[in-house]
Amino acid sequence: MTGLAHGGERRARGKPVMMDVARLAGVSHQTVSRVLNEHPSVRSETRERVLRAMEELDYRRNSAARALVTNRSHTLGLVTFDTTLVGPSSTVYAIERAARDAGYFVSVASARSLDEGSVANAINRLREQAVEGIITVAPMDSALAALARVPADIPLVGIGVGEAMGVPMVSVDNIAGAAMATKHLVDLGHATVHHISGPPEWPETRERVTGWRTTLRQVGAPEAPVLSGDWSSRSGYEAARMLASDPDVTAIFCGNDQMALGALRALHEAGRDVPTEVSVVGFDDIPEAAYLLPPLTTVQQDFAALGRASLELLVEQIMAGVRTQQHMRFPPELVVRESTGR
Amino acid sequence: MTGLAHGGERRARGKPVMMDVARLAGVSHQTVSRVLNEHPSVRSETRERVLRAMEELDYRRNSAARALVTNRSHTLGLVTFDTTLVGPSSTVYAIERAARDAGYFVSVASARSLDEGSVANAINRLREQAVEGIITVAPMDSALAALARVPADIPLVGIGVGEAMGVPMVSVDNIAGAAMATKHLVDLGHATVHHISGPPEWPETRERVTGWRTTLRQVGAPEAPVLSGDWSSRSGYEAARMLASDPDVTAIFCGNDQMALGALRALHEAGRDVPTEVSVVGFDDIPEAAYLLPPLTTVQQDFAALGRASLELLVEQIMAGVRTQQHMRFPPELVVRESTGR
DNA sequence: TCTGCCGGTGTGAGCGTTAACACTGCCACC
DNA sequence: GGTGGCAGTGTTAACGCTCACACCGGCAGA
Repeated sequence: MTGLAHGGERRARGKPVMMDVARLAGVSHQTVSRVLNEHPSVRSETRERVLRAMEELDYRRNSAARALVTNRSHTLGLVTFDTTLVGPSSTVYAIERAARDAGYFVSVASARSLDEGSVANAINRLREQAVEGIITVAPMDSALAALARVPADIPLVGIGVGEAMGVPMVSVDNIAGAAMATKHLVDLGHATVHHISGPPEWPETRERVTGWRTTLRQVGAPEAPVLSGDWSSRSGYEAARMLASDPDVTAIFCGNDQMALGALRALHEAGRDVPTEVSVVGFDDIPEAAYLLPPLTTVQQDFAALGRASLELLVEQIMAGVRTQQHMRFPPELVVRESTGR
Repeated sequence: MTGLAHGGERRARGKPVMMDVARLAGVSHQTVSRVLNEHPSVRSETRERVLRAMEELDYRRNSAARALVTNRSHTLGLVTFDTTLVGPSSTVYAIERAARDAGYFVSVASARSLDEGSVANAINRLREQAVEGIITVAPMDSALAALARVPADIPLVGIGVGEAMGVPMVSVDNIAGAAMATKHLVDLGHATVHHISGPPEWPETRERVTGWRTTLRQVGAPEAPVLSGDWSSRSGYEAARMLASDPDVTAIFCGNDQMALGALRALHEAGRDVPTEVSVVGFDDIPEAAYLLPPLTTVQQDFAALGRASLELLVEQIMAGVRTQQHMRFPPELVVRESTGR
C-alpha cells in the first residue's frame, strides 16, 4: 500500500513521457525521439501517428533529461546591469529575438551593483545553469574585469566593454561618434565645446571623452574640464547649471540624451536660449529626442544591430568551440535637429 | 582503442562531476550531494574536506541532472512584449532581482507581435524549458487570452492584464490614477479635460479612459472623444496637434509620459503656452518627467513594486501548488509639477 | 541465388544527480 | 547488557532522454 502510493509520488502531475507517447502510437520510445528531433528515416505515416499521439497527450519533451544526455542546454546567459536605461533595454530585446531565431533560450542575471564581485556573481549564476555562452550588457569596467576571469572554454561577448585581453566585444564607435558631434559644433562656429560625460568607469564614457578631446585638439580649440554625470537627466541638469552661468559656454556635448534633456532644462532656467545662445548635442537618439524642446541633435546608435551582432558572435563561438578574438565596432550617425546652431 | 577514445568523447571538456569530488575528498558522492544541499548531518570536518575538493576542481553541479531527478527547474519564465517601454523594462528588472533573492533563475521569451498566437508561442517556449511559473509583462488583451488557455497546473501571474477568469493579476489602479489626474485638472478650473489614450487593446488604456470619463461625468463636464496613440512621443505629438488648434482645449490628460512629452512639443509649436494656456498631465512618472519643459505633472506608478509583488504572488502559487485567484492593485500617486495650472 | 546495403525500427546503456534505504558505531536508558 | 535511537555515512535505483548498435526486410548488383 505504502509502496503504491509512494511509487506514484515522484512523477508529479502524471506528465506524459516519451514512453507514454510511444505506447499510444504503437512504436518504441526511440521512434518518438526521432520524430521529435526530425530524424529523416521515419516513415511519414509513422511520424503522423506519433505526432497525433503527442498532441493527444499534450506531451512536451523534458528538457532537463535532454540536456543531461546531450550535454547542451540550448540556453544563453545575459548579464545586465541597469535595464532601465534605454540602450541596454533595447539591446536585450534584440538579443532575445535573435537568440530565439537561432534556437536558443535566454536566461538573464542582473548585476546588483557596479563592483566586479557583483558581475562575477551574475556570471556564476549563469554558469550554474550551464548556459552555452554569455553576453554581458553591462558596459562598465567591472564587467570587463569579471569577464576576463571567466575560463576560456566558455563563449563570451561583452557589449560596450572596451578593448581588452581576449574578450570578444561589440560596440558602437564612440570615439567617432563623439568626434562627429564635436566637429559639428566646431563647424557651426563655436570657439570650443564643453562636455558633460557619463560616469568615468564606463569605457564608453572615456571613449566619448577621447573623441571629443581629440577633435578639440585637432582644431586647436581650448579644452574645458569634463563634468561627469551618471547618465540621468538630473545629473545633466546639475552639470549644465554650472555651465549655464558662464557666457563663454556656447556649445555642450552630452554623453547621452537623458543628460542632454536635463541640460536643456538647466539652460532654459538660466534664460539661455537653445540653439541661438547655446547649442546642445546628445548621444543615443532615444525615441523622444525628436520631440524635445527644441528637438535634439544627437548621435544615433543602433542598439538592435548591436544586440544582433553580439548574438551572432556568440553563436559563432559556440559552433566553433573556440573563443574568437574579434572586436566589432559599429559606426554611429549624427542626426542634426534643432538644438544646435551658431 | 576505439572503445577508449569513444568512451571519453561524451563528457565534453572533462568537467568534474560529483564522483570526482567525492574521490578527491575520500567520501561517497552522496556525501558530496549532502554538502551541496546543506543537509545537516554531515560532520563539519567532512564538509570542509568536500568543500575544499570542490574548490580545487572548480566543480559546479549539473543543473540538468538535478532538475531531472527533483522535477524542479528552479526557473521562472517571463513573457515580455516591448521591453523598450519604460514600464515593462523597470518591472522586468525588479522581477529578476526578486527572483534571484527567492532562489530562482529567470528565463525570458518575448512576444513578437500583439496577436494571441505570438504570446502563446512565447509561453510555449517557456513551458518547454519546464519553468515553474510564468509572469507576463505584456499588458495587452492578447496576453490575457493566451494566459487563459494555459493549463491550471502551471502558476501564472499577469501584469496589467485586466481582471479576468482565473488569471492572477497585479497592476496599478489605473482608474484611480486617471481619476486623480482628471480631478486635479477640473479642480484647477478647467471646463473639461481632453484625453490622449494608449492603444485600446491594452486594458490599462481602457481603465484610464474609464477613470477619466467617470470623473468628468461626476462633475458634469462635457466629454470630448478620446484620441488614441501608441504610447510613443510621436503619437502624442500628432494627437495633440489636432487638439492644439481648438481654443476650447485647455487641459489634456495623456495616457503616458512619452505621449505627454510629444503633446508638450505640439502645443509649443502651436504657440500655446503650458501651463498658462493649456495644462498637461502624463502617466508613469518616468525619470525624465521632472526635467521636461515645463516639468510634467503626472501620475506616478511604482513599477518596481509591481514587479516584486508579481514575483511574490507567483512564488506563493508554486509553494502552494494551487493557482491563486488573487488580484493586486497598487494605488498610484499624483505628482504635481509645473505643466498644470489654471 | 547470394551478398551487401540501406531505410526503418527496436533494444540497452548511460548521462549526473537525488531519494530511499541500509549500515555502522556510539550513547542513553531501563 | 540488551534495546533503541541517532548522527554520520555508503549503496542502489530511479529520473527521461539520446546515442550506439542490433535487427529485419527488400532491392540492387554480382
